[in-house]
Amino acid sequence: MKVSREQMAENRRRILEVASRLFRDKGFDAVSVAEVMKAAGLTHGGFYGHFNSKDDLIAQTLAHVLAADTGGGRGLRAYVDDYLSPRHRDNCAGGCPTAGLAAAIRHQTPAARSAMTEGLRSQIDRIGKALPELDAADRRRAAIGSFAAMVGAVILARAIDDPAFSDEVLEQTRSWVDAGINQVSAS
Amino acid sequence: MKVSREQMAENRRRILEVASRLFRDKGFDAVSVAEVMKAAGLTHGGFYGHFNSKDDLIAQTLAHVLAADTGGGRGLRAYVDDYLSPRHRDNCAGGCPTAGLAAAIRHQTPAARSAMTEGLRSQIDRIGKALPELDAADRRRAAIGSFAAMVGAVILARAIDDPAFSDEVLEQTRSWVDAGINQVSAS
DNA sequence: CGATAAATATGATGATCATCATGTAAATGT
DNA sequence: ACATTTACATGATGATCATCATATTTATCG
Repeated sequence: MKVSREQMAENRRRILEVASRLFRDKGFDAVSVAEVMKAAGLTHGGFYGHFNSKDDLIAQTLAHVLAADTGGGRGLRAYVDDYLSPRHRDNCAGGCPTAGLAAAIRHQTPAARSAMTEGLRSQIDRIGKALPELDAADRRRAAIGSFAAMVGAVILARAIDDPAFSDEVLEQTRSWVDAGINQVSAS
Repeated sequence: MKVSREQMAENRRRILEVASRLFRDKGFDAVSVAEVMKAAGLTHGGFYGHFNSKDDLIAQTLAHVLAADTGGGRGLRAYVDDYLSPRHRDNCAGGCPTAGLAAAIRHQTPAARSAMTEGLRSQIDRIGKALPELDAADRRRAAIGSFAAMVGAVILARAIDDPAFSDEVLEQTRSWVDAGINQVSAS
């Protein structure tokens, strides 16, 4: 059954939205095309009307989710605190796509890798812009170093099965990132 | 054809060795049981004589590879430099299993998660011991923060398809980690 | 309002893979 | 030496899944 032009556009949007959550939650391999379509309220048949392949879906999903602005604008401190919170650790599906998917990008197509690279570029730029008190070189270093630590900490915290240890990784990293940003800005 | 007791033990060792390289290189899902056995010079049939399941292989491989001592003993500075080198970034198969596999652990069995948790505990302890000039609290913070940054940076560098940007992530993180360790120790 | 095109549904198809069944030959213990 | 055990090989089996073929229904255009 054909649907209206706008209905189709909304279906496509919903597929990307649902896919981004499923991929972040379960990983690219563990999510089937049929599962994505079902979660979007459709059946698997219409999939290839929207995308050329599952790889195409992955690449477009990444471009879609990485285009969504992150940070919210409450300042760098709040962003870091949220990022390194147990809440974010426990919220893979709705959390940072870099923390959830960056490690899997290595096995994906060039289009997916390219989307991720551009997403990382803008994310690091955004963090840098939130450090206006530093000179350009320190700002770049702090942005990259902090983001690497944040992504690494969330990945480690999600891997650890001992809640106390997992919390500790988040909290110590938060403290470490704070100290690093303040110390550089004080020098 | 039956083989000697020691031959069998060596076969098992070789399976674990080969599996650890394949898993680090291609991820758990992308490596089949038959592929592991073939790489070990055997056929798929004997697999279930050694392991109960692929999940069992994954858990035992993790325990095996994480038990191997890391660092080499040339000091923390050299360890960090090697870890954040393009050489390590480009050597997934032989590189740090945490950088290669930690993000995938979330989707594995409890046994695998437990092995990874213990591996992370000892790795962080080892880094802490390499910072004897700090007091206990700073040592813990520096060990966790630095390791998170190192793991995150390698994961990001491996995801990025632009060599210059990828190199930059490694280099800036190296500088950031260095500064963090020195600054804390100077305070 | 009718003809056409198109979006989605239903239903294959072929590949990959984990796991199991069975055969075979060599090691081990007596 | 022989009997027996057993490690590994060869060869199914059943499930999952990406992708394709075809049918159906409805929007869209003239």
